[in-house]
Amino acid sequence: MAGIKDVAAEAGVSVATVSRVLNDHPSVSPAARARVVAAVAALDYRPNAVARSLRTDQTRTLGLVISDVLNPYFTALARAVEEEARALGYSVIIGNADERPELQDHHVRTLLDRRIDGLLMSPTDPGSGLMADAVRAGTPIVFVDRWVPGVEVPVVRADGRGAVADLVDHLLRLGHRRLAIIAGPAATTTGSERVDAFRDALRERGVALPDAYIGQGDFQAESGRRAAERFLALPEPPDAVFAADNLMALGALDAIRARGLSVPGDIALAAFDDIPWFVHTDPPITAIAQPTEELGRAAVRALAERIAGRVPPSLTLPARLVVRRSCGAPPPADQPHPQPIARRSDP
Amino acid sequence: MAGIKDVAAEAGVSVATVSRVLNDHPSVSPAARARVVAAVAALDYRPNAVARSLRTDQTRTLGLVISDVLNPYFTALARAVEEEARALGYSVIIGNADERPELQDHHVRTLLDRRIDGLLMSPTDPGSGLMADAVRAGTPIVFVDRWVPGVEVPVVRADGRGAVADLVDHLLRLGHRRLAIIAGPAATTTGSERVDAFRDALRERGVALPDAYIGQGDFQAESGRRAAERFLALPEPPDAVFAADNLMALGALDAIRARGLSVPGDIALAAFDDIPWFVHTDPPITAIAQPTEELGRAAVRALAERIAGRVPPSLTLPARLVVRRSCGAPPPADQPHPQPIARRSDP
DNA sequence: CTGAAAGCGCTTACAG
DNA sequence: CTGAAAGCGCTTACAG
Repeated sequence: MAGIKDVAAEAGVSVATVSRVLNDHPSVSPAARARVVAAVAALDYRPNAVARSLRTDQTRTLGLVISDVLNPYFTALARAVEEEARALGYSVIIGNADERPELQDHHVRTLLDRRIDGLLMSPTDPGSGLMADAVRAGTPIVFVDRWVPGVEVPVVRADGRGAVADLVDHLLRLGHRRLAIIAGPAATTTGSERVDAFRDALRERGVALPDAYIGQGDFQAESGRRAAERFLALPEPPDAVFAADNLMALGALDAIRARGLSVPGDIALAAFDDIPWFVHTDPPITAIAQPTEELGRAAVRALAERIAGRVPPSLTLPARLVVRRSCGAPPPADQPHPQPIARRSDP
Repeated sequence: MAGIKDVAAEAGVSVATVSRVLNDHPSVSPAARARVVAAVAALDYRPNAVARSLRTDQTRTLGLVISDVLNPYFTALARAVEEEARALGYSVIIGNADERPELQDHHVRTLLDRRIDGLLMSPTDPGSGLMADAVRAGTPIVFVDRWVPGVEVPVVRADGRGAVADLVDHLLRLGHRRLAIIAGPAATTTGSERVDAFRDALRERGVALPDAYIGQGDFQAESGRRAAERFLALPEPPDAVFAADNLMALGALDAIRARGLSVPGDIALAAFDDIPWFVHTDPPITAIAQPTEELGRAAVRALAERIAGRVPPSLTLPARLVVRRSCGAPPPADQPHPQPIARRSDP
């Protein structure tokens, strides 16, 4: 593979001059520039990004550590992140933590070793202190979606409190009274916040949330299934279940169906996170939709700010309730196709 | 951030010795090793992977270019790839081509510039010759799922011919006679192969496949919707539609529903690629399942072979038909939950 | 077993 | 405008 020396030789200039035209440095004569450009084309030369990074101390690379690539929410987030990053001239390396703290640590460490310019994290876990160390060492970091209390880093996330309250109203209006929730891991902010929001909304409306109606999940389908099975085995099972993410909703639906029960006839079901498939499940599932794409883009912009040495503020965008039929309501009359299906943001 | 020199100073040895213990070189005295280990811990030293890569000319990084991250099939593939790669000591950088040739080129160029050790591709497009150039230049490459004819590279993929024939039999047995297909882009191998397999299976069974029954899609939901709308507007619409991927099936389902028609009552629907949600759509969708995880792992192993200078053979694994209710058949009696839902492969 | 030194492929003051 | 040279943080023959 041709190196900068080959190009210099071919163009009859020094490597310094080649480097200057490569980096659009102004002080290069038109003649020299032309010869270099021709040599680059002739040799099909491509600068070695590794060498360049070592010299300039920047990799033009961002790290993104997400909790689960198989979750459509994170996949949509990752896509938006990559798009905005590309627009700003960055590549992004995704690390999939699979909701496993050790794997998360592995990825953070690897990313740091590779000297990424900045790190975007949706932490699975408060972690081993690795993140705190990185912050202290000056690595630009911003949290997206989930965050770690106590780690002083900007966070870009959705606020689901309003939407959760809307959901509770919706459920009560439809006559449900025994409302249960399948929570995410308490170690994650989204795990605890969603339960808190649900519990608070219930209390404000004079409804209790017994412990037996709080299922402990881990944001994976299998845990949703188990939690739902436990609910259904109760002497007095809930008449509505709210799953704190889409995968646990999938598992719950599976468990309910396996028991021969129907949604929403026997039990209502709703989920946090909206995904295209919810339009076509049986029945279509009422969900709380996050502004995922905006979150991803805003997080990248905030990280770019941090890299530039500025201190971007945290940002919270509202989530919203999308009513479908899984809680018993007829779909709103003005929505012939309840929700637009997966559409690209570009043509 | 501490460098190797700081460690050397702290341990009272040369950087060469530090490097040796870092790389587990045998000829280091136990005493020196101990001092270095202590210094590394004291300074919280982590070797700079960029510098190491420049020196050793290997990045221990694999590139993976997929066609669409929002497609659960590719997301599952990417996860398997990352897992196997990690087991072999590699990181993987994913590039999402979004089914756009220019984006695909952008990613392979970026990956090449970063001097990845090898490239795994599921090409969106035969491409601009970039891949052929890379092969000629000696970059280890292997194709997964899709490939480019004429580019001499090992390919790891699934063979759907048998499963497609099984599907056609299934459809005919249920009384469907006007079978249509929503194809992927003809520029992709999976786009053309699936139509060919379908057409051949029909011909062998004496059934014609009129041009009007071949919808042209692009593997995106929206194109599936449009193709289905066109089918339904035909004087004699098909009574069964086979979508060549899961996203187009989603779009088709949307279009059929919007028209007030029912599946399978009015029209049967099947898809290539099985995903967890198909169990819970209304109705559950009959699909052709690929051994996705095996494909991802096998592809990484093949790439590692190539990197090691060997020439791994291409590999083709069979896909299989998973019957559910979208074509009109009752679910097999021995399958209470038709398919296991999304389960992790690890505990 | 150990260290001094060269070198990976670039960029960038510095001098001219 | 241009080039010689230093240096980014490592690894690895080479000599001892």
